[in-house]
Amino acid sequence: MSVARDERQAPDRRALRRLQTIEEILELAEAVMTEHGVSGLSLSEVARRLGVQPPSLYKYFPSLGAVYEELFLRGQQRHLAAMRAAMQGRTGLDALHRGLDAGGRWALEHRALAQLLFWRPVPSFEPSPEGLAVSAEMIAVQRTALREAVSSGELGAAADSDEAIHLLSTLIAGVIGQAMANEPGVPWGAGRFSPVFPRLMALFAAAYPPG
Amino acid sequence: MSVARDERQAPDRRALRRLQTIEEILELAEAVMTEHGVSGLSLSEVARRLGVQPPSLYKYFPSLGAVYEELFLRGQQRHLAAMRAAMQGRTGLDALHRGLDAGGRWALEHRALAQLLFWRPVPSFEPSPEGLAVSAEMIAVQRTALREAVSSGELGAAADSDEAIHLLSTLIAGVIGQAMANEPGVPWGAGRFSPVFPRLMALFAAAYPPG
DNA sequence: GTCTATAAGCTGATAGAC
DNA sequence: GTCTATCAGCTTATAGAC
Repeated sequence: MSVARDERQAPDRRALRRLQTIEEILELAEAVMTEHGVSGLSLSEVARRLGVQPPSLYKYFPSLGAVYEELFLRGQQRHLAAMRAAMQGRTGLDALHRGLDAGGRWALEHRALAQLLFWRPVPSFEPSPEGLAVSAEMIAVQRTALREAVSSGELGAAADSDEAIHLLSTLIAGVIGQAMANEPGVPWGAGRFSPVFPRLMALFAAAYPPG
Repeated sequence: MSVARDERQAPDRRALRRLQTIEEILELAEAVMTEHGVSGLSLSEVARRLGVQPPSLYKYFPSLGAVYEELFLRGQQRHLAAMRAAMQGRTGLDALHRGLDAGGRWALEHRALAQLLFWRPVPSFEPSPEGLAVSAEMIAVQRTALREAVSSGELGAAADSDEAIHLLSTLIAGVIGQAMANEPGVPWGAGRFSPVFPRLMALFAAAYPPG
Protein backbone atom coordinates (compact mmCIF):
# COMPACT_ATOMS: atom_id res chain seq x y z
CA MET A 1 0.00 0.00 0.00
CA SER A 2 2.80 2.37 0.82
CA VAL A 3 4.30 1.28 -2.44
CA ALA A 4 1.12 2.06 -4.22
CA ARG A 5 0.99 5.47 -2.57
CA ASP A 6 4.58 6.12 -3.58
CA GLU A 7 3.79 5.16 -7.10
CA ARG A 8 0.98 7.62 -7.19
CA GLN A 9 2.53 10.43 -5.16
CA ALA A 10 6.04 10.52 -6.51
CA PRO A 11 4.86 11.40 -10.02
CA ASP A 12 2.32 13.79 -8.50
CA ARG A 13 4.98 15.62 -6.59
CA ARG A 14 7.10 15.90 -9.71
CA ALA A 15 4.14 17.02 -11.74
CA LEU A 16 3.26 19.62 -9.12
CA ARG A 17 6.82 20.91 -9.02
CA ARG A 18 6.77 21.14 -12.78
CA LEU A 19 3.57 23.15 -12.77
CA GLN A 20 5.03 25.51 -10.19
CA THR A 21 8.10 26.04 -12.35
CA ILE A 22 5.92 26.77 -15.37
CA GLU A 23 3.99 29.27 -13.30
CA GLU A 24 7.22 30.92 -12.20
CA ILE A 25 8.49 31.15 -15.75
CA LEU A 26 5.30 32.86 -16.88
CA GLU A 27 5.40 35.34 -14.01
CA LEU A 28 9.01 36.19 -14.72
CA ALA A 29 8.22 36.51 -18.42
CA GLU A 30 5.50 39.03 -17.67
CA ALA A 31 7.92 41.00 -15.50
CA VAL A 32 10.53 41.04 -18.26
CA MET A 33 7.93 42.23 -20.79
CA THR A 34 6.85 44.95 -18.40
CA GLU A 35 10.42 46.19 -18.11
CA HIS A 36 11.62 45.74 -21.68
CA GLY A 37 8.47 45.76 -23.75
CA VAL A 38 6.49 42.88 -25.21
CA SER A 39 9.04 42.25 -27.93
CA GLY A 40 11.84 42.57 -25.38
CA LEU A 41 10.95 39.25 -23.80
CA SER A 42 14.08 37.09 -23.70
CA LEU A 43 14.32 33.51 -22.53
CA SER A 44 17.88 34.15 -21.45
CA GLU A 45 16.73 36.93 -19.15
CA VAL A 46 13.99 34.71 -17.72
CA ALA A 47 16.53 31.94 -17.16
CA ARG A 48 18.85 34.32 -15.33
CA ARG A 49 16.05 35.38 -13.00
CA LEU A 50 14.99 31.80 -12.46
CA GLY A 51 18.56 30.79 -11.73
CA VAL A 52 18.91 28.23 -14.48
CA GLN A 53 20.67 28.01 -17.83
CA PRO A 54 18.71 29.16 -20.88
CA PRO A 55 18.47 25.73 -22.53
CA SER A 56 16.79 24.39 -19.38
CA LEU A 57 13.68 26.40 -20.18
CA TYR A 58 13.15 24.18 -23.19
CA LYS A 59 12.14 21.42 -20.78
CA TYR A 60 9.05 23.53 -20.03
CA PHE A 61 8.33 25.36 -23.25
CA PRO A 62 9.31 24.22 -26.74
CA SER A 63 10.12 27.75 -27.90
CA LEU A 64 9.90 31.44 -27.14
CA GLY A 65 6.75 31.54 -29.22
CA ALA A 66 5.14 28.93 -26.99
CA VAL A 67 5.73 31.21 -23.99
CA TYR A 68 4.02 34.06 -25.84
CA GLU A 69 1.15 31.74 -26.66
CA GLU A 70 0.60 30.70 -23.06
CA LEU A 71 0.86 34.32 -21.91
CA PHE A 72 -1.74 35.26 -24.51
CA LEU A 73 -4.15 32.53 -23.43
CA ARG A 74 -3.84 33.24 -19.72
CA GLY A 75 -4.04 36.99 -20.34
CA GLN A 76 -7.31 36.59 -22.21
CA GLN A 77 -8.68 34.38 -19.44
CA ARG A 78 -7.74 36.81 -16.68
CA HIS A 79 -9.05 39.82 -18.55
CA LEU A 80 -12.34 38.03 -19.12
CA ALA A 81 -12.45 36.95 -15.47
CA ALA A 82 -11.87 40.54 -14.32
CA MET A 83 -14.75 41.75 -16.50
CA ARG A 84 -17.08 38.98 -15.40
CA ALA A 85 -16.37 39.55 -11.73
CA ALA A 86 -17.30 43.21 -12.10
CA MET A 87 -20.49 42.39 -14.01
CA GLN A 88 -21.64 39.84 -11.43
CA GLY A 89 -25.26 40.38 -10.47
CA ARG A 90 -25.70 43.32 -12.85
CA THR A 91 -27.44 43.56 -16.18
CA GLY A 92 -27.68 45.79 -19.23
CA LEU A 93 -25.86 49.12 -19.40
CA ASP A 94 -24.86 48.91 -15.75
CA ALA A 95 -23.16 45.56 -16.30
CA LEU A 96 -21.55 46.80 -19.50
CA HIS A 97 -20.19 49.92 -17.87
CA ARG A 98 -18.79 48.03 -14.87
CA GLY A 99 -17.35 45.26 -17.02
CA LEU A 100 -15.53 47.58 -19.38
CA ASP A 101 -14.33 49.71 -16.50
CA ALA A 102 -12.87 46.64 -14.82
CA GLY A 103 -11.38 45.53 -18.13
CA GLY A 104 -9.68 48.90 -18.55
CA ARG A 105 -8.33 48.77 -15.03
CA TRP A 106 -6.98 45.27 -15.62
CA ALA A 107 -5.34 46.37 -18.86
CA LEU A 108 -3.47 49.26 -17.23
CA GLU A 109 -2.44 47.01 -14.35
CA HIS A 110 -1.10 44.44 -16.81
CA ARG A 111 0.10 46.68 -19.62
CA ALA A 112 2.52 44.22 -21.16
CA LEU A 113 -0.09 41.48 -21.31
CA ALA A 114 -2.70 43.90 -22.60
CA GLN A 115 -0.40 44.94 -25.43
CA LEU A 116 0.18 41.31 -26.30
CA LEU A 117 -3.57 40.65 -26.28
CA PHE A 118 -4.91 43.67 -28.08
CA TRP A 119 -2.17 45.08 -30.30
CA ARG A 120 -0.27 42.12 -31.71
CA PRO A 121 3.19 43.68 -31.51
CA VAL A 122 4.90 40.42 -32.45
CA PRO A 123 3.76 39.60 -36.01
CA SER A 124 5.55 36.26 -36.04
CA PHE A 125 3.28 35.20 -33.19
CA GLU A 126 -0.23 34.05 -34.08
CA PRO A 127 -2.64 33.53 -31.17
CA SER A 128 -3.86 29.97 -30.69
CA PRO A 129 -7.47 29.04 -31.44
CA GLU A 130 -8.06 28.58 -27.69
CA GLY A 131 -6.89 32.12 -27.05
CA LEU A 132 -9.13 33.45 -29.78
CA ALA A 133 -12.04 31.46 -28.33
CA VAL A 134 -11.67 33.30 -25.03
CA SER A 135 -11.61 36.55 -26.96
CA ALA A 136 -14.83 35.55 -28.71
CA GLU A 137 -16.41 34.73 -25.38
CA MET A 138 -15.60 38.22 -24.10
CA ILE A 139 -17.46 39.66 -27.06
CA ALA A 140 -20.39 37.33 -26.34
CA VAL A 141 -20.53 38.61 -22.76
CA GLN A 142 -20.72 42.19 -23.99
CA ARG A 143 -23.29 41.25 -26.57
CA THR A 144 -25.47 39.73 -23.86
CA ALA A 145 -25.33 42.94 -21.84
CA LEU A 146 -26.28 44.92 -24.94
CA ARG A 147 -29.24 42.64 -25.57
CA GLU A 148 -30.39 43.12 -21.98
CA ALA A 149 -30.07 46.87 -22.36
CA VAL A 150 -32.25 46.73 -25.45
CA SER A 151 -34.81 44.51 -23.76
CA SER A 152 -35.12 46.80 -20.78
CA GLY A 153 -35.48 49.85 -22.99
CA GLU A 154 -32.16 51.41 -21.97
CA LEU A 155 -30.95 51.31 -25.58
CA GLY A 156 -32.57 51.21 -29.00
CA ALA A 157 -32.85 47.95 -30.90
CA ALA A 158 -29.86 48.83 -33.11
CA ALA A 159 -27.57 48.40 -30.08
CA ASP A 160 -27.98 44.62 -30.29
CA SER A 161 -25.73 44.40 -33.33
CA ASP A 162 -22.22 43.68 -34.50
CA GLU A 163 -21.89 47.30 -35.46
CA ALA A 164 -22.52 48.38 -31.87
CA ILE A 165 -19.96 45.87 -30.63
CA HIS A 166 -17.37 47.29 -33.01
CA LEU A 167 -18.17 50.83 -31.98
CA LEU A 168 -17.84 49.85 -28.35
CA SER A 169 -14.55 48.02 -28.79
CA THR A 170 -13.22 50.95 -30.78
CA LEU A 171 -14.05 53.36 -27.96
CA ILE A 172 -12.51 51.21 -25.25
CA ALA A 173 -9.44 50.36 -27.34
CA GLY A 174 -8.93 54.07 -27.87
CA VAL A 175 -8.87 54.92 -24.18
CA ILE A 176 -6.62 52.05 -23.21
CA GLY A 177 -4.29 52.59 -26.14
CA GLN A 178 -3.87 56.29 -25.52
CA ALA A 179 -3.36 55.78 -21.81
CA MET A 180 -0.75 53.07 -22.36
CA ALA A 181 1.18 54.89 -25.06
CA ASN A 182 1.15 58.37 -23.58
CA GLU A 183 0.94 57.93 -19.85
CA PRO A 184 3.12 55.06 -18.73
CA GLY A 185 2.67 54.36 -15.05
CA VAL A 186 -0.54 56.34 -14.67
CA PRO A 187 -3.30 54.06 -13.33
CA TRP A 188 -6.86 53.67 -14.56
CA GLY A 189 -9.00 56.60 -13.53
CA ALA A 190 -6.08 59.03 -13.35
CA GLY A 191 -4.25 60.98 -16.06
CA ARG A 192 -5.74 62.64 -19.10
CA PHE A 193 -7.16 59.68 -20.99
CA SER A 194 -8.87 57.03 -18.91
CA PRO A 195 -11.10 59.62 -17.16
CA VAL A 196 -12.86 60.14 -20.50
CA PHE A 197 -14.20 56.59 -20.22
CA PRO A 198 -17.53 57.53 -18.56
CA ARG A 199 -17.96 60.20 -21.18
CA LEU A 200 -17.41 57.64 -23.95
CA MET A 201 -20.01 55.35 -22.41
CA ALA A 202 -22.46 58.25 -22.38
CA LEU A 203 -21.72 58.96 -26.03
CA PHE A 204 -22.21 55.30 -26.86
CA ALA A 205 -25.58 55.22 -25.12
CA ALA A 206 -26.58 58.44 -26.88
CA ALA A 207 -25.77 56.78 -30.21
CA TYR A 208 -28.51 54.19 -29.59
CA PRO A 209 -31.45 56.08 -28.11
CA PRO A 210 -34.41 53.90 -27.16
CA GLY A 211 -37.72 54.39 -28.90
CA MET B 1 38.66 78.34 -62.19
CA SER B 2 38.11 74.73 -63.18
CA VAL B 3 40.02 73.85 -60.06
CA ALA B 4 37.68 75.96 -57.99
CA ARG B 5 34.65 74.29 -59.56
CA ASP B 6 36.09 70.86 -58.84
CA GLU B 7 36.68 71.83 -55.27
CA ARG B 8 33.07 72.81 -54.85
CA GLN B 9 31.38 70.09 -56.87
CA ALA B 10 33.24 67.02 -55.72
CA PRO B 11 32.03 67.31 -52.12
CA ASP B 12 28.52 68.09 -53.37
CA ARG B 13 28.36 64.92 -55.38
CA ARG B 14 29.53 62.88 -52.46
CA ALA B 15 27.09 64.56 -50.13
CA LEU B 16 24.25 63.92 -52.57
CA ARG B 17 25.17 60.26 -52.93
CA ARG B 18 25.28 60.01 -49.17
CA LEU B 19 21.79 61.48 -48.83
CA GLN B 20 20.48 59.07 -51.43
CA THR B 21 21.95 56.14 -49.52
CA ILE B 22 20.38 57.35 -46.28
CA GLU B 23 17.06 57.63 -48.07
CA GLU B 24 17.43 54.11 -49.41
CA ILE B 25 18.24 52.73 -45.97
CA LEU B 26 15.13 54.32 -44.48
CA GLU B 27 12.91 53.00 -47.27
CA LEU B 28 14.30 49.50 -46.84
CA ALA B 29 13.90 49.78 -43.08
CA GLU B 30 10.22 50.65 -43.48
CA ALA B 31 9.79 47.67 -45.81
CA VAL B 32 11.42 45.34 -43.29
CA MET B 33 9.20 46.67 -40.50
CA THR B 34 6.15 46.17 -42.68
CA GLU B 35 7.09 42.55 -43.25
CA HIS B 36 8.43 41.60 -39.82
CA GLY B 37 6.82 44.09 -37.47
CA VAL B 38 8.21 47.25 -35.93
CA SER B 39 10.38 45.34 -33.49
CA GLY B 40 11.47 43.01 -36.30
CA LEU B 41 13.59 45.71 -37.90
CA SER B 42 17.09 44.32 -38.37
CA LEU B 43 20.10 46.21 -39.68
CA SER B 44 21.48 42.98 -41.05
CA GLU B 45 18.36 42.51 -43.12
CA VAL B 46 18.55 46.08 -44.38
CA ALA B 47 22.20 45.56 -45.25
CA ARG B 48 21.38 42.41 -47.19
CA ARG B 49 18.76 44.22 -49.24
CA LEU B 50 21.08 47.14 -49.81
CA GLY B 51 23.83 44.78 -50.90
CA VAL B 52 26.40 45.77 -48.29
CA GLN B 53 27.80 44.30 -45.09
CA PRO B 54 26.04 45.25 -41.84
CA PRO B 55 28.93 47.30 -40.41
CA SER B 56 28.81 49.60 -43.43
CA LEU B 57 25.46 50.97 -42.28
CA TYR B 58 27.21 52.50 -39.31
CA LYS B 59 28.69 55.10 -41.64
CA TYR B 60 25.15 56.42 -42.05
CA PHE B 61 23.51 55.74 -38.70
CA PRO B 62 25.30 55.37 -35.37
CA SER B 63 22.95 52.63 -34.17
CA LEU B 64 19.73 50.75 -34.78
CA GLY B 65 18.05 53.18 -32.40
CA ALA B 66 19.12 56.10 -34.58
CA VAL B 67 17.32 54.50 -37.53
CA TYR B 68 14.17 54.19 -35.42
CA GLU B 69 14.56 57.82 -34.42
CA GLU B 70 14.79 59.06 -37.98
CA LEU B 71 11.85 56.87 -39.01
CA PHE B 72 9.86 58.34 -36.14
CA LEU B 73 10.67 61.93 -37.10
CA ARG B 74 9.93 61.46 -40.78
CA GLY B 75 6.80 59.50 -40.01
CA GLN B 76 5.44 62.32 -37.85
CA GLN B 77 6.27 64.83 -40.57
CA ARG B 78 4.54 62.83 -43.28
CA HIS B 79 1.51 62.13 -41.18
CA LEU B 80 1.20 65.82 -40.39
CA ALA B 81 1.71 66.72 -44.05
CA ALA B 82 -1.04 64.29 -45.09
CA MET B 83 -3.43 65.86 -42.61
CA ARG B 84 -2.54 69.40 -43.60
CA ALA B 85 -2.94 68.71 -47.30
CA ALA B 86 -6.44 67.39 -46.69
CA MET B 87 -7.37 70.40 -44.55
CA GLN B 88 -6.11 72.89 -47.13
CA GLY B 89 -8.66 75.65 -47.74
CA ARG B 90 -11.12 74.24 -45.19
CA THR B 91 -12.01 75.37 -41.70
CA GLY B 92 -13.75 74.15 -38.57
CA LEU B 93 -15.45 70.76 -38.42
CA ASP B 94 -15.04 70.24 -42.14
CA ALA B 95 -11.27 70.72 -41.89
CA LEU B 96 -11.12 68.51 -38.79
CA HIS B 97 -13.09 65.72 -40.42
CA ARG B 98 -11.02 65.78 -43.59
CA GLY B 99 -7.74 66.03 -41.71
CA LEU B 100 -8.43 63.11 -39.41
CA ASP B 101 -9.78 61.06 -42.29
CA ALA B 102 -6.57 61.66 -44.24
CA GLY B 103 -4.55 60.89 -41.13
CA GLY B 104 -6.36 57.58 -40.72
CA ARG B 105 -5.80 56.72 -44.35
CA TRP B 106 -2.11 57.54 -44.05
CA ALA B 107 -1.82 55.39 -40.92
CA LEU B 108 -3.31 52.31 -42.59
CA GLU B 109 -1.15 52.86 -45.66
CA HIS B 110 1.95 53.07 -43.46
CA ARG B 111 1.04 50.65 -40.69
CA ALA B 112 4.54 49.97 -39.49
CA LEU B 113 5.37 53.66 -39.23
CA ALA B 114 2.02 54.39 -37.58
CA GLN B 115 2.69 51.75 -34.94
CA LEU B 116 6.08 53.27 -34.28
CA LEU B 117 4.53 56.73 -33.96
CA PHE B 118 1.45 56.03 -31.92
CA TRP B 119 2.00 52.86 -29.91
CA ARG B 120 5.63 52.90 -28.83
CA PRO B 121 6.26 49.19 -29.28
CA VAL B 122 9.99 49.58 -28.60
CA PRO B 123 10.35 50.84 -25.02
CA SER B 124 14.11 51.22 -25.31
CA PHE B 125 13.47 53.82 -27.99
CA GLU B 126 12.55 57.30 -26.82
CA PRO B 127 11.37 59.73 -29.51
CA SER B 128 13.59 62.75 -30.03
CA PRO B 129 12.42 66.23 -29.00
CA GLU B 130 12.13 67.15 -32.69
CA GLY B 131 9.82 64.23 -33.28
CA LEU B 132 7.71 65.21 -30.29
CA ALA B 133 7.62 68.78 -31.55
CA VAL B 134 6.00 67.63 -34.80
CA SER B 135 3.52 65.66 -32.73
CA ALA B 136 2.71 68.80 -30.74
CA GLU B 137 2.22 70.73 -33.95
CA MET B 138 -0.32 68.18 -35.13
CA ILE B 139 -2.29 68.75 -31.95
CA ALA B 140 -2.06 72.51 -32.52
CA VAL B 141 -3.50 72.10 -36.00
CA GLN B 142 -6.46 70.18 -34.61
CA ARG B 143 -6.90 72.72 -31.85
CA THR B 144 -7.08 75.51 -34.42
CA ALA B 145 -9.83 73.68 -36.29
CA LEU B 146 -11.73 73.21 -33.04
CA ARG B 147 -11.42 76.92 -32.26
CA GLU B 148 -12.77 77.76 -35.70
CA ALA B 149 -15.67 75.38 -35.20
CA VAL B 150 -16.50 77.11 -31.92
CA SER B 151 -16.21 80.56 -33.49
CA SER B 152 -18.54 79.67 -36.32
CA GLY B 153 -21.08 78.16 -33.95
CA GLU B 154 -20.62 74.58 -35.19
CA LEU B 155 -19.56 73.45 -31.71
CA GLY B 156 -20.06 74.69 -28.17
CA ALA B 157 -17.35 76.66 -26.38
CA ALA B 158 -16.20 73.59 -24.42
CA ALA B 159 -14.86 72.08 -27.64
CA ASP B 160 -11.94 74.52 -27.59
CA SER B 161 -10.25 72.63 -24.78
CA ASP B 162 -7.59 70.06 -23.96
CA GLU B 163 -10.32 67.71 -22.88
CA ALA B 164 -11.88 67.80 -26.34
CA ILE B 165 -8.49 67.16 -27.92
CA HIS B 166 -8.01 64.10 -25.72
CA LEU B 167 -11.48 62.83 -26.52
CA LEU B 168 -10.80 63.31 -30.21
CA SER B 169 -7.42 61.58 -30.14
CA THR B 170 -8.94 58.73 -28.15
CA LEU B 171 -11.64 58.22 -30.76
CA ILE B 172 -9.25 58.28 -33.70
CA ALA B 173 -6.65 56.12 -31.94
CA GLY B 174 -9.39 53.59 -31.29
CA VAL B 175 -10.38 53.25 -34.93
CA ILE B 176 -6.85 53.06 -36.22
CA GLY B 177 -5.73 50.67 -33.51
CA GLN B 178 -8.62 48.28 -33.99
CA ALA B 179 -8.24 48.34 -37.75
CA MET B 180 -4.50 47.67 -37.56
CA ALA B 181 -4.69 44.91 -34.97
CA ASN B 182 -7.72 43.05 -36.28
CA GLU B 183 -7.79 43.67 -40.00
CA PRO B 184 -4.30 43.55 -41.43
CA GLY B 185 -4.31 44.48 -45.09
CA VAL B 186 -7.75 46.05 -45.09
CA PRO B 187 -7.50 49.66 -46.27
CA TRP B 188 -9.06 52.77 -44.74
CA GLY B 189 -12.77 52.96 -45.44
CA ALA B 190 -13.17 49.20 -45.77
CA GLY B 191 -13.56 46.45 -43.18
CA ARG B 192 -15.48 46.59 -39.92
CA PHE B 193 -13.66 49.34 -38.06
CA SER B 194 -12.59 52.35 -40.09
CA PRO B 195 -16.13 52.81 -41.50
CA VAL B 196 -17.23 53.82 -38.00
CA PHE B 197 -15.07 56.93 -38.31
CA PRO B 198 -17.85 59.24 -39.63
CA ARG B 199 -20.07 57.96 -36.85
CA LEU B 200 -17.42 58.81 -34.27
CA MET B 201 -17.10 62.32 -35.66
CA ALA B 202 -20.85 62.73 -35.35
CA LEU B 203 -20.72 61.53 -31.74
CA PHE B 204 -17.89 63.93 -31.04
CA ALA B 205 -19.84 66.86 -32.47
CA ALA B 206 -22.89 65.79 -30.48
CA ALA B 207 -20.80 65.89 -27.32
CA TYR B 208 -20.22 69.63 -27.80
CA PRO B 209 -23.52 71.06 -28.94
CA PRO B 210 -23.50 74.79 -29.71
CA GLY B 211 -25.60 77.04 -27.57
C1' DG C 1 38.48 61.85 -46.46
C1' DT C 2 35.07 58.58 -47.27
C1' DC C 3 33.21 54.08 -48.09
C1' DT C 4 33.51 49.31 -47.69
C1' DA C 5 35.04 44.89 -46.00
C1' DT C 6 36.74 41.49 -42.69
C1' DA C 7 37.28 40.01 -38.03
C1' DA C 8 35.85 39.70 -33.61
C1' DG C 9 33.19 40.43 -29.08
C1' DC C 10 28.80 40.11 -27.12
C1' DT C 11 23.89 38.49 -26.54
C1' DG C 12 20.13 35.63 -27.66
C1' DA C 13 17.40 31.31 -29.59
C1' DT C 14 17.72 26.71 -29.98
C1' DA C 15 19.31 21.67 -31.11
C1' DG C 16 21.75 17.74 -29.29
C1' DA C 17 24.54 14.96 -26.19
C1' DC C 18 25.06 13.86 -21.45
C1' DG D 1 18.57 19.68 -15.38
C1' DT D 2 23.50 20.77 -17.73
C1' DC D 3 27.14 21.83 -21.32
C1' DT D 4 28.39 22.44 -25.93
C1' DA D 5 27.69 24.17 -30.30
C1' DT D 6 25.43 26.66 -34.13
C1' DC D 7 23.52 30.54 -35.95
C1' DA D 8 21.82 35.31 -36.21
C1' DG D 9 21.94 39.93 -34.73
C1' DC D 10 24.26 44.58 -32.95
C1' DT D 11 28.35 46.78 -32.56
C1' DT D 12 33.45 48.11 -32.53
C1' DA D 13 38.13 47.89 -34.38
C1' DT D 14 40.90 47.91 -38.11
C1' DA D 15 42.67 47.87 -42.57
C1' DG D 16 42.33 48.45 -47.60
C1' DA D 17 40.05 50.90 -51.85
C1' DC D 18 38.56 55.07 -54.08
